[in-house]
Amino acid sequence: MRVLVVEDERRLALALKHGLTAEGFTVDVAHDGLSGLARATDHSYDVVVLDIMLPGLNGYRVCSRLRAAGSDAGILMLTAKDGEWDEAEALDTGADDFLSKPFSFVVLVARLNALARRIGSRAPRRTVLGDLVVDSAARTCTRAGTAIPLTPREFAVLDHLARRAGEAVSKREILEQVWDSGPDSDPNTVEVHVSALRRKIDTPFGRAAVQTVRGAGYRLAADGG
Amino acid sequence: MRVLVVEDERRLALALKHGLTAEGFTVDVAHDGLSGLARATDHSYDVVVLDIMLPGLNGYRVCSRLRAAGSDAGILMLTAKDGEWDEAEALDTGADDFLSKPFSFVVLVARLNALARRIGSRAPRRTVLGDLVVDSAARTCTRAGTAIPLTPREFAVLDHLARRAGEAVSKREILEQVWDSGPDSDPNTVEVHVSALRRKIDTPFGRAAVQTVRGAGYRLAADGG
DNA sequence: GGGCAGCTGAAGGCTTGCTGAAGACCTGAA
DNA sequence: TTCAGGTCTTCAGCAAGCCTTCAGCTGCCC
Repeated sequence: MRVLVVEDERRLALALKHGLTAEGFTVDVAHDGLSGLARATDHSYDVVVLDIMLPGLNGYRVCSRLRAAGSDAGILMLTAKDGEWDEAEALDTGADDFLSKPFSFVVLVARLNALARRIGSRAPRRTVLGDLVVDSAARTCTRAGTAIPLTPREFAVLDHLARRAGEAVSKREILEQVWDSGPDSDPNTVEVHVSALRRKIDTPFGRAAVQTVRGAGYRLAADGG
Repeated sequence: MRVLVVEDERRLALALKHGLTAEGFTVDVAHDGLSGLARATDHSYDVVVLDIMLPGLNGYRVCSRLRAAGSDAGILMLTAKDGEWDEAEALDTGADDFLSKPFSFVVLVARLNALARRIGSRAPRRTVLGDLVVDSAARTCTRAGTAIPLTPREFAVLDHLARRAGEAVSKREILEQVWDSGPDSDPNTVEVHVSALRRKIDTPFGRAAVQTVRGAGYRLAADGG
């Protein structure tokens, strides 16, 4: 498992490198935001451990730029203060987890392993369901070889359903994942987009890949409908 | 998602109950270690939020006894001090995550959701009972390969019985788990739905998977009937 | 036979989901 | 800046079908 540690405090960075290496991780180190970002985009890491207080480019920015660049590495932020602001903001910029300094090494390793497990189980970039193909990386969708143009929201909904093909996914979860919104948002928004999606990927082909699971949400048929 | 909060500080416990309920969780509360342990073993929760400083039986003990009892619920510990010892010990006794007091509500919700995701992915997804298959994730039910459409309530009842296949489950418990209701609700509601369930998964196949245990509730035959 | 526990058909009320339309919003070009 | 094109959200009406309640019934046990 490949880990990048971005931490300006040399002593701590070195200690982490040694400790994590001893735990079986493959560890690289960067000492400021810019070089950290460069390394993270050039190489592919499973997890990036990211200090927030960094010279040059702070942790939040590195994090959001990484996400903007399409990185799907797990990001664990190290927050110096333990105020609420830090943590909420870290999650907002796309971090997967965070840890307040000072932290114990045992805990860091536990979190890294948990994170790696989560990341590892992330769905592949291309999902094939019968003659329906959803390519998350290319952001394209084809049915029986025919390319189907989708709006950003439509694709995001389809993509999310495709990652969990065969499973029922609640509107609430779709709202959270696609809209990044709280539980008070209107589920009708999802319904409208699902409706539009069906009109494009199902109706013209006489199929029914997007199934309604009454009371539970929607399910994308594993065989494409 | 069902959450049990074990916290002796009444004011905090109440605030958590209200807040988490508003976030869409189903929340129960216990105020000391013993009753918390009892509730957690009697009912099945997705996540247990566990204070360490508890009267009667402290959080570590509740945690390790829960694990000893075979509980697979996610356990999030609330540590009062933010020393390393607490956290390492929490992880040792089988906790999945912890949070130092004082914590922000936003962060708690984020952690709970993260935990739920992790737990959800390790929970058994399908229950196979002879030729009867109940798939919780897909929310589908098949008998001898034939898909059987069920209404939300019917599925929820079946799912609950399936999770405890072979055991007698009381109507009261079904009411609590499926209907999320108090003990004053009408058990006849359960009877009506069980009746409908039998008509779909048993009668057409000449089977009797859903058995009546007079005076005690219902039992789903471990071999599918 | 009496009493109790459980079963089930029917029906009204109500929730849930779908969809067309309208206006807000965003983005890029002139 | 304004405009045009497209996208997103909100709203309201509608249809489907689910849930609960009730009442009468069966069958078990004493």
